[in-house]
Amino acid sequence: MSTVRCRIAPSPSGFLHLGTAKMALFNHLFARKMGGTFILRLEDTDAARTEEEFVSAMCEGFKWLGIDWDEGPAFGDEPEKGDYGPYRQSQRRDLHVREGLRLVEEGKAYKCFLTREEIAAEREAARRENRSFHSKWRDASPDEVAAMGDAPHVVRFRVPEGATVIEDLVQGTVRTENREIDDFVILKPNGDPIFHLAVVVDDGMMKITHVIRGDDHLTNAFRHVMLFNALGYDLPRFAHLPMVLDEAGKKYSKRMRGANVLDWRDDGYLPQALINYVALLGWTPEEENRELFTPEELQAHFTPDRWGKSAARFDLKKFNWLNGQHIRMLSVEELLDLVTPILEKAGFDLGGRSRPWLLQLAAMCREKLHTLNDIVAQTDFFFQDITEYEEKPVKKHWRKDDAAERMARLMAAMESVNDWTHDGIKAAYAKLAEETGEGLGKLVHPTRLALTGKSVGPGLFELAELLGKEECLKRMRAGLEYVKSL
RNA sequence: GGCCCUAUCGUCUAGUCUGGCCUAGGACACCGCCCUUUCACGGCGGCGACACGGGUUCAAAUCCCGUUGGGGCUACCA
Repeated sequence: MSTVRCRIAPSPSGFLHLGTAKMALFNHLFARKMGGTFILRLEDTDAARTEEEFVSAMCEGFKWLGIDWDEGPAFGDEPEKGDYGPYRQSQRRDLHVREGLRLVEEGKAYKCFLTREEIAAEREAARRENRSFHSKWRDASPDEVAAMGDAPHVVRFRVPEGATVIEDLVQGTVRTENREIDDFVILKPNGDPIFHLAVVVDDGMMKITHVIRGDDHLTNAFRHVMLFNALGYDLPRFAHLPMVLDEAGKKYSKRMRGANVLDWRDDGYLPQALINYVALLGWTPEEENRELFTPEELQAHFTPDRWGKSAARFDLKKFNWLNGQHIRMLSVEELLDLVTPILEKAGFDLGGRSRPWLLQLAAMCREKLHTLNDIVAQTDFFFQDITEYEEKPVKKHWRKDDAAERMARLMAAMESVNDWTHDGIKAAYAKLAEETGEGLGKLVHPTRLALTGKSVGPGLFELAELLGKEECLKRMRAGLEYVKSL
């Protein structure tokens, strides 16, 4: 058996779409699992929509996700590689045209001189009579064709008699009567190839063995199979995967946030989490009840069967959870490196902070993050003064008759701490709790409010240690003043 | 309109091919309890689905037919 060759063939019209990323991932995983070759081909035939800027944006998307390819064009800052080039469809036009014309010579396609008006009329008639479109040029004699000379025309594929059957790896056996399919155009009046011809010529000449793509191409596959046969290429296996839907169950619109995979990077998600989540949207692991996979594990466990056939919605809640799981698998060092630019972007001055201090900061947040960006709300009080206190905890902890008194006691306890560490501070608080007979919570909450302005955040004692004794006392003093003013 | 694909908890899904082990399993979300200085994490429990209607069968989520919902294709787009 020949070794597996599969491909992703995106149209570089702006950025790497989430749906394209899913198809790329499944192709990539499949190729890796089967020890095959994964090919990247740019379908940039629509020259008007293709700009180099778009190409490199798309390349960035692939790289962020960690999807690498064995053969492909010069792409972003990647050089061209592979022996089946060129890998840009626009550079293969001569090949497409040559093969299209070959079909005409072999009688498998024909020149059609129908005018726009004639086409419209025939189309309407066909629809009315519930039959497929028919061009009178299909049966024209060589003399009739010759008589037309160079008059404007398209080249249509002569759809053969019979039926076409696809043994789809995902959808199973799919069949259609060929009479359902019109003689479709393969070469435009200006000589340009049409998509269907171009993909088949490219897939055929690149010796693609497995065409794994979105199920929006399922019915196109009938045309493709006929073209493969007419051109005499080896027929690849097909796998038409369901597409990714948004949370409303609609097609994931280009304009929606998240359509661009790099949106997720900007929103604080990890590429390995996105890969993991998207893989789960259409694939179930053999190992039941397992969902968490690193990219390496995914490759090891990926099974070419067990592909779902119905469309799946992108559920942000679940993705948030999964992203949190992946964040927890990061080392503190890795997390800090990822989070540093985010903190800087938030305007926090990290200049004076030591590496150990920052590592502690990252460590205390790791278990609490769903996205990397959550770090900002978790740690902002370290980098800026408290300008206001959350209303709810103020009401709960400070609008009490004994609040001021308690705050004063807490300050005194703090002041007495010599060993300003998590343990040292905690010990002082525990001691105070014991003396006054109050629960530790009664002491912790008002303190947290003074130090952070909020009711939620990292553990109080570790946070206090990082903040420093002096700063803590300063904030306690300010808190006490505030309590008195109530 | 025609053709093709699809349909299990709110969401992602296991189970469907090879009918009985399914009074339908897991995950996210939600609710409750526990752990706990808060949140989060973790543990325990709860809520919650075989789209509908006909068959076939001793027996159907599983097989067949129909209906309905969703998606796609039907271009001188890709």
